[in-house]
Amino acid sequence: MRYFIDVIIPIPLKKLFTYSITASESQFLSEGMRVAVPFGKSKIYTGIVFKIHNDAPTAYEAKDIHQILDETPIVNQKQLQLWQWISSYYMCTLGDVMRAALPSAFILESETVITKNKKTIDESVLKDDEFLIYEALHHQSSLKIHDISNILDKKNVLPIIKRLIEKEAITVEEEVYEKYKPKLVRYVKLHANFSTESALQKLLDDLSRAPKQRDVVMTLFSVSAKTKKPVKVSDLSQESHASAAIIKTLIDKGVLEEYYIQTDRVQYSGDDNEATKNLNTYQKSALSEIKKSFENHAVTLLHGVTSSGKTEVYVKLIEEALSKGKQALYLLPEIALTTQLVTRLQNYFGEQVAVFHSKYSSQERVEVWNNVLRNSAKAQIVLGARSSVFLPFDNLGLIVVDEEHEQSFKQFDPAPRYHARDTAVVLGHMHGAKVLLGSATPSLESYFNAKQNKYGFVELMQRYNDVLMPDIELVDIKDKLKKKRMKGHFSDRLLEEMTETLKAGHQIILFQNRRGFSPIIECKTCGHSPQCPNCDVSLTYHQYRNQLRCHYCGYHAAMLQDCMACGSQDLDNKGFGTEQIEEEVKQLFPDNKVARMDLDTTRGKYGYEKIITALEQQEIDILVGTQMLTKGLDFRNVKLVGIMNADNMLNFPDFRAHERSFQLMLQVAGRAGRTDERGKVLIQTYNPHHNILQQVSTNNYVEMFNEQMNDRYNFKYPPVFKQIKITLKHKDYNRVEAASVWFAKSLRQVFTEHVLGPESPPIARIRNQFHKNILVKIPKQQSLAKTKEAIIKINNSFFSIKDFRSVRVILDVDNF
DNA sequence: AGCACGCCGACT
DNA sequence: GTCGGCGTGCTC
Repeated sequence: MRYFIDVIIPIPLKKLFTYSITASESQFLSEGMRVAVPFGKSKIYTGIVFKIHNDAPTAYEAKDIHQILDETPIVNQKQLQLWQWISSYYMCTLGDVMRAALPSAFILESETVITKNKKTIDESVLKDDEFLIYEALHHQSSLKIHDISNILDKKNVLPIIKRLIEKEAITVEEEVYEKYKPKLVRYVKLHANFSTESALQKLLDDLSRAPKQRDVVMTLFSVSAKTKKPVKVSDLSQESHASAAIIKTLIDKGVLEEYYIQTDRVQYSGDDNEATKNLNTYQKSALSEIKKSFENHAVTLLHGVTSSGKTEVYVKLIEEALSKGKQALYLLPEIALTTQLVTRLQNYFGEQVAVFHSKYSSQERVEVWNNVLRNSAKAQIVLGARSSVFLPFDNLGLIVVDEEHEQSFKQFDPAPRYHARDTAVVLGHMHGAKVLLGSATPSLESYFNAKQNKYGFVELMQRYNDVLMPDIELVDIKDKLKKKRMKGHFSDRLLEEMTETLKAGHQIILFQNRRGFSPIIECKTCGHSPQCPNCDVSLTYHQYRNQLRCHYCGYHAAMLQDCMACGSQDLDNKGFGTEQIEEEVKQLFPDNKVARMDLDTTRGKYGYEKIITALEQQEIDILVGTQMLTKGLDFRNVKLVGIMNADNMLNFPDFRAHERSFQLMLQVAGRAGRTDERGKVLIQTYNPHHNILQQVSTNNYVEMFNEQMNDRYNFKYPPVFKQIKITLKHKDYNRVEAASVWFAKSLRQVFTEHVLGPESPPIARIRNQFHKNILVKIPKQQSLAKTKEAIIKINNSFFSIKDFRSVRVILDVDNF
């Protein structure tokens, strides 16, 4: 009997690859272990064993594996199941999922190492650059491909290496390196020779003429007596003020003995755990409602206003899951994953909290992975961003998805283009775990699911300590402009409130959403911006054709000379960003400290933290920022929030622009007045009668929901319809054009009117690649699986056309 | 995705 | 005449 394994390779290829293994290897291997396998002519890749079987492939001879990399699986069965779900739902390969799921330190790749041949050769047969390399190998025993391209200052060095091999000057080998290196910490203890009282006495006598060394030994005693733990070299050195040299001397003398202990890079070093807080009446009833809801809904949506203390409710649920011996996953958007929150959870749960972050190094991630895999006490609760759904949980009892509406849960760029919230729901199902989605401004999808009774639903509408919701006032800047009451981008109302707030010693946040790529035409007189007749989105101005276009349906019209609404010729397409606001504030309030928080100012590792701390310490009076401000910050002293211009988000060309604006504005508003005093929010707009703004000012989620859902029905957008976006990319415009027309035509034969496009996105060319988008809308009753099958079939025929082969096709399921 | 093989333009 | 461009095809 022969044995084979099917292996997932981390490259975007549909197929699994079959390798031959020996009988004893088959005994040792199990699914989820890593193997190093030869792939292609020379490469060695890391693969995950997907299946072990005895069916010899017929069309080819399976290669042998290179090496087994694990003793036990690093990926469990539930994960493999989840990977399969992701790959089929999001239409990507298992290799794509593997790449995203595993910390990169787990994925080893071979590197070609070049060494000189032992026998000397006739150097005169070598050409210049060949000689250069041969020469370099005299000084260095081995070279990597990378080194060689550095030496020669060329990128394509493979032909030269090939010639050198032919001339028998060098040999090449593929080497695989383990990327993960356990962190070893150096400890010292007294050598066993001095364990007896007399030997020790003698030692101390001997050392009397070396006071520094004697001191070190004495310190070692006192430290180890105090902590009753092994003593780190670094601690000893610090405590005794002795240099590394002195300790080394003692080690060399055989007085001390050094040893190493493997340590985690990420460690919690807090004090004893705090008891979790008692909930107030509202939180208590929300908690019991959630528990009741979990009885018949595995997924429940918690709609809790900002500052209602949702986190405390989560904490209770987590506590309960842990007490049942289960793991808990707390998912939240990257930017909301603040030190504040981590500390808060660690105060309750201490070491049991593990954090999983994209900012973590690959090594740190491996450690969290291993802790979860071993179900270690250190990782009973994982607090993490979207990629933490990939951790090797075996025993999940609860998943919390906080800020459930956040767009950043969806991965857009490399495949798998998954949504962590939706993936979490599937993951929860696999574990029989309960899933709680929480938000102050739920996404329409989740709220819709709750209304359809697909999810359970619980509300928490009272703010903590009964603080009132902030008072939201709309300021009509069109009117202010007319009456000449604007100073730059500031209305007199905003300036008034700012002056007053500063006088009272409170802080101010100014919000300016700088998002948006193509400028939108906005009439300076009436604030009107042209809308697409087919979709509820604003038209975007495209300078290169002097056209107004709709990103979604392809509608376009010539650029207007004057405003459609009021006839004014004063059309403006200039946006304004945070820097400009910052400048203006500095001029208007020269005596106050102004800071800016956006992508540019939070670049460094602690850039974000620095600004937050400064604000907390009240070193900043006025903070200007982008949507970064909205996330989970809890500033006691911020009393005024100013939204500089609500219109640019409302006019964002996206079917969700209104929903997002609502969410964003309420989230920012939530930053105001989180303690006893009522906060104030001023929203500047050209269009104060806009329904969304009215709904924001009255905090009326339900009305917003109903109205937006109406649009979604009418225009066939999610959550009423599902959608798949197909993007085609190529450097040759005419080729994508032709390819996309062909693709859309084929799609239309199956899906008729539910195909939109092809359409050039607002940014038609990115990195020299022209893009074309096609949107397939899928009615609820249409089978998603069949739809995907049809798309895959069309995609396959597409690639059999040789003109289209070089066109990249990206499938994005639920591209929102 | 990489990487090799193979066939046409701009340099020694 | 070669170097190197990228089209095409394959990877167990």
